Amino acid sequence: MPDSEYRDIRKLDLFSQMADAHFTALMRGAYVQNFPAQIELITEGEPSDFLHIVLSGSVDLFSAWNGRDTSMATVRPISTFILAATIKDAPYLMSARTLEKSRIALIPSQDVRAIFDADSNFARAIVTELAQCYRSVIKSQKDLKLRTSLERLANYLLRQQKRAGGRAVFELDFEKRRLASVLGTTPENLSRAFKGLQPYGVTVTGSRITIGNQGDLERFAKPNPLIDDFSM
Amino acid sequence: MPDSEYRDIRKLDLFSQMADAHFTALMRGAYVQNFPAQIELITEGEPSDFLHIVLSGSVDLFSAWNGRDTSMATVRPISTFILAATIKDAPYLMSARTLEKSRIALIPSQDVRAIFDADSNFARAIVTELAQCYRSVIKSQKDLKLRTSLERLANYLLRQQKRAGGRAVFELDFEKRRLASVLGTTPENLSRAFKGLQPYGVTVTGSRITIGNQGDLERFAKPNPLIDDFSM
DNA sequence: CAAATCAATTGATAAATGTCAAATGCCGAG
DNA sequence: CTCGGCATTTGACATTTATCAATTGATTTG
Repeated sequence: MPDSEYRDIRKLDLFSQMADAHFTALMRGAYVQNFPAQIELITEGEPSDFLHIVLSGSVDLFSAWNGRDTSMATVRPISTFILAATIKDAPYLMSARTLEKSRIALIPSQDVRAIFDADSNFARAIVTELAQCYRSVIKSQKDLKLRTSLERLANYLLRQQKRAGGRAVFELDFEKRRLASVLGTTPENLSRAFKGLQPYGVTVTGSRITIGNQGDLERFAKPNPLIDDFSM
Repeated sequence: MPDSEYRDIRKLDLFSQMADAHFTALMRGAYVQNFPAQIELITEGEPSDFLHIVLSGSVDLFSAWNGRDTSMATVRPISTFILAATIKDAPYLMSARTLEKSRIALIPSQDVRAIFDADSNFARAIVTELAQCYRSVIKSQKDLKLRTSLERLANYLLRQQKRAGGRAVFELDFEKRRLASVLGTTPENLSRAFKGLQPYGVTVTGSRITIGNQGDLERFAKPNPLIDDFSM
């Protein structure tokens, strides 16, 4: 593994406080691999052999049942995924596929569990990470249960605008059909939802969004930190 | 605190492995209180001052936005709730109210965080608990995004049947209007959904459910451990 | 560049879900 | 026991969302 990546991983909240020896031990069994776009990295139901870390690119976590499927979340560098399955030594609940060319580090789950038992700083970091993950899903569950698809889109746009720097014009960061799935709707309805936001000053050109009237959109969307602020 | 409750709490996975001194320290600051039904114990957005443990009765976790509200989960004895907020020292994401007369233990959050730093067995137990909570929410999210309300009800009935002992006749464990909210629908539609399951052999009399043809219902519901098995 | 491919949009329609109002049924207080 | 209150059910209707088919638009590839 290149030294720069080694250091990048070390800097993650999850690993930054652990003992050197333990981090080195973890990395010894780890390996890094490049994947092309649209590769299925893991499949739900399989045993969780590796903790994954996205070093570059991006990964879609999705799930299927009875012929349907849905995007659950997107993982961006640099962060881990399927930590809970690794810790519990339980099957993956979600599948994962690369959205673009991606570089992924793989750490054997049994190593993670072993070091977790030996290093209490690491254990503490895992707690913080899991608590964060848990709260994120709760927020997204509230978004789904309390809002219509139009409201979900409006709030998504406000969140994405913020992530992209806060300007009135910004880019969607993934395809509309995946956005539709993330928002729990269909591509057709997403398209109509964009139209439905025109009265609030939202203009769409391809993946470029313009928020013509911030106040109008916010009054409609009613963003709430207990749903939309993923940093807390 | 009565000795029997002290021991019941000690037996929880969360506390069973920690050092005696630490457990005693935690319990010193804790207190136990009886609440009548329908009391709001915590309100979303407030700072998380206490980790709560339901000793008897039951508690509804719910959330509101823009005049709507929804039931997120039910907490039954003996287990904790709002662990993630306590650990992160972040505001509650959900409100909680007693569903019936309930006995609740309250442990100051700062004590939990302090002991968490000092006792690595406790830290490990928290990891396991949080991983479990996380996976439960993911399952419930999959249920919501991948299934229609009829399918959610069918699978709910199968889960509840199992929890109640597996017989063909069993009782719903809470009011239908709350069940509707948990399932992400309205009381009116829940009522129609029960009718919609008649062709699969489901009969409803008040809160008594009869599953006339297990195979028919299961073929329709298509239960899946990665969504419906909350033990793994 | 042109053809092929795939995403996105649009229109028409169907299905699911929500809302409102009224009726029914259940349960506890007096 | 009877009444009143509340949960539940039902019916009619509105809204939202999904589905299907066709078209448009953008991008890739030979």
